[in-house]
Amino acid sequence: MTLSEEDYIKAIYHLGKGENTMVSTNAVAEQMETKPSSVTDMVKKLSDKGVANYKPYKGVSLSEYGQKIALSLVRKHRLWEVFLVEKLDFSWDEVHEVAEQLEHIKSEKLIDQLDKHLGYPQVDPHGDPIPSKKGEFKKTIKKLLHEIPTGTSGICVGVKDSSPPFLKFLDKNKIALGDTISVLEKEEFDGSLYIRIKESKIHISNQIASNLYLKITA
Amino acid sequence: MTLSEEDYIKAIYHLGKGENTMVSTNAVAEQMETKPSSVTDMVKKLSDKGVANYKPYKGVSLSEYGQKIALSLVRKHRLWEVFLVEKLDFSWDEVHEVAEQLEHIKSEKLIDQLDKHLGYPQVDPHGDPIPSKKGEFKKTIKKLLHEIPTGTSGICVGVKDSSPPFLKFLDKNKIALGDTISVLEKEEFDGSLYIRIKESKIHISNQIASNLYLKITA
DNA sequence: AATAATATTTAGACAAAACTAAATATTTGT
DNA sequence: ACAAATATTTAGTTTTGTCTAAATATTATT
Repeated sequence: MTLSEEDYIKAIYHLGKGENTMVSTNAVAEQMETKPSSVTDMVKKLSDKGVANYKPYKGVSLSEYGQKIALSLVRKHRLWEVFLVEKLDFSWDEVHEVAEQLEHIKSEKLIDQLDKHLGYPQVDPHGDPIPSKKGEFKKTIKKLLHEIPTGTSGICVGVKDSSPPFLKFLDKNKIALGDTISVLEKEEFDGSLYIRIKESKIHISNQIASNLYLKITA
Repeated sequence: MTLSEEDYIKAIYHLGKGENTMVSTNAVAEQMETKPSSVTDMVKKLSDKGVANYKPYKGVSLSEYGQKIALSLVRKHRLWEVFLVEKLDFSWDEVHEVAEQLEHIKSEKLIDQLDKHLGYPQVDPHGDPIPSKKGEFKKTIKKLLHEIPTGTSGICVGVKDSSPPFLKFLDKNKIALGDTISVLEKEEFDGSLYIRIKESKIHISNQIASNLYLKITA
C-alpha cells in the first residue's frame, strides 16, 4: 500500500468507528482535507484492489482485507505513541503528528520488537486500546470518574468543566491528561472518592469526579 | 523536502564521500537505481531550490544548504540504526532498510529525544560516526586489526579472508561484525595480540588480526 | 410530486517523479 | 585530430494523486 492509500484506509476505518459501516465520499473528503472528487478516484482504486467496497452514490466500506490493514495501522500508530511518551518523554498532545508518520514504516520485525520493548502495552497514551498482532483488542468507553465502579481504573482523557478554578485544582493535585487513575473506594455519605494516581492516593469530592472523563476498558 | 529529493541529496552526499565534490549524473543514477535522464531532471530541480549546484555535462554537487540537509539525514539514519540494534535487538545487517525509511520522519524533537534516549552515541553499529546536531563528526577509517596501535578500539566491520575455517574461528571465539574490539597489548615476539571483546579478553595470532577490519576514529 | 438544495461523479487538466528513445556532448583510442 | 565509444541531455509519455468545473444523482422542502 502507498502512503496515500493507507491514509484513506485509516480515514474510512475511523469514520466507520471501527464497525464495517458505509461512509460517504464527502465525509472522507472532510476528514482527509481533500476534495470529494479525489476521494471518488481513490475509493475506486481501493475497490479494484479488494481493499474496499465502493457503491457509487452510496458510499464506501472496508473489505475484510481492508480492515486488517486498518487495524495494523492503528496498532502501529498507537504503539509508536506509547514509545514517544514512555521512552522519549513526549507529552500526551505532541505525539499524534509524529505517530502519523511513523505508522507508515514498513517492517514487521520493527513493530513486533517495539511491542516487546514497550512491554506489550494494552492502551495508548490517550486511553485507546492497541490491537494485537492478530487485530484483536478490547473496546474502551469514556465515562465520568464518578460513574466508574470501585476497583476499576482508566486513563484521564478530558474534563467536562474547563473553568480556570477547576484546571487549577487539577494542576495542584498533579492530575493531568494521560494519567492512569484507579478508584480505590467510594465514601457512601457524600459520594467522594479515594483514588490512586501515579503511586499516590488522594481524596476528591464527587463534584470533582463528575468533571473528569476517563477511558476504561468496556 | 520530499522523500525523493532527500534520497537524491543523500546519494550525492555519499558519492562525494562527504567532501563537496562534483558527482556525475551516471553515478547518481547507478546509486539510486534509476535512469540518468531522471537524475538530470531532479538535479535541475534541486539546483533551482538552492540545494545543489548543477553544471550540465559537468555533474552536480551539494550547496552549503544541501550539505546541511545531507548531514541531518545521515544523523537520523545512524541514530535509528543504533536504536534498532541497542533497543530492539536488531542485528547488524538488518537495520539498513528500516533506517532508510525512518530517516525521513520529520520531527526535530523526535531526533533530539532519540539521541538523548540512546545516550548520545558517537558511532552507529557499522562503526560510522554520527554527526552532531550542528553537523560535526569525527572521521573514521577502516584498518586491519594488526595495524592498530595498542590502546585504541574500534568496531569490527569486515573480514579480508572469508574462508570457512576463518569464519569458523570467529564464530568459536564469539567475534562478530559490529562488535567493539580494543587492543590491550601486543606480543613483540610473534606479533600476536591481546584484545578485549564484549567484556572478555582473548589472545589472537597476528595472522588472525591481519584478516579482520576495524573502523576506528581517525 | 415538483423543485430546490446538496452530494457525488465525470471529464479534463496539472504537478511530481519516473521512463524510453533520440539527439547532442564529451572522452578515448589510435 | 578524428572516429568510435560513452555520457548526458532533451523531448515526449506514463503513473499517481490531486484539482476544478460541469454534469448527474439523491435528498429535502413545500
